[in-house]
Amino acid sequence: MDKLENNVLYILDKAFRSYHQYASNQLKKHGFSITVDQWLVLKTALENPELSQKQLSDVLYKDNASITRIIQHLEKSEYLTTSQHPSDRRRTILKITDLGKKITSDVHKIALKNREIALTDISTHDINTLNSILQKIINNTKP
Amino acid sequence: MDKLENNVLYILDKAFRSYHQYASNQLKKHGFSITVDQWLVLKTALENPELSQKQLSDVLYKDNASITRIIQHLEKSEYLTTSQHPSDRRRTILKITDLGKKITSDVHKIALKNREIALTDISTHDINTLNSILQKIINNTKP
DNA sequence: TGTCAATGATTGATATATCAATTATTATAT
DNA sequence: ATATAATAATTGATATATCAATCATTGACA
Repeated sequence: MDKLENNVLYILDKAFRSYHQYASNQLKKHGFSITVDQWLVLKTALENPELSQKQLSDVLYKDNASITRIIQHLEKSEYLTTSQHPSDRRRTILKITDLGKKITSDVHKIALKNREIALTDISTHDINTLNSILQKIINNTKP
Repeated sequence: MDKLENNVLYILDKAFRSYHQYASNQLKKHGFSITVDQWLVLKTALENPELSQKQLSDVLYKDNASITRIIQHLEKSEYLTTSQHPSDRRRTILKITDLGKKITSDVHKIALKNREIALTDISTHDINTLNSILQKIINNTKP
């Protein structure tokens, strides 16, 4: 029976966990009280102000319920405010506060450094290859 | 400010989530009541019977606390039994039951199919490349 | 040999993931 | 115009992730 360690998807699992743990530790080490996932949602909402929570969950491959709770945390931390969509009252409009914009930008600097560390000794060509292979895996497995 | 979607580590995050969700759905669709993470721990323990829970957490990039609770679930499901290590009573010895071996093997068949789907249209050469790049990321970010 | 540090495992608190069920609202079809 | 279906978001239950604190045991060493 195939060993686990020969399965590239198991290596993908470990690479994700290793990077995620590293990024999380760096945030803590620099004194930020926001999680990696909260930051991802915040930054995505900032870059795409028109997205509904449902659409956020789709692009981030997160559950609706997770998005709801992450947004509740972000609101409690005063990184965003929520209001009702004028033409579709089922939807929520997210407005990132100045504080939210500031932490998004501050954390972005850490994220850049994290990426640099994580990609040490990996060529631009290999990064492009990695990118396109990962994209294929996403397409092959998405609902 | 760099867009998120241009960051390969964000693509890695999404690829992991997409595959994990796919694998999880396949397990459920086939009627298994074990989670992907429980199966990973069970299979790793079966392939490496000498590992302590601490070592399991290291090789799987999981938290000690997560391993403890996953093992509690596996024991409750009667997929393994625990006993004290004879020469170091701090350690726990995990013994996979016949039922545990059976489900490990049964789920392995699904895992093979999942891998085939996930890696559709990705060449062996690219898989090797992916493997070595991911390994570099792991080495670059591990504690 | 007795003290103290290091290690393996567990537990509590909080955040996230997943699924199912629910609520509120909007869209569709006669 | 009304009944029904579809959609956006929330909530509850359970599993996992993370950190800190704790307990029991072993190791190191003066």
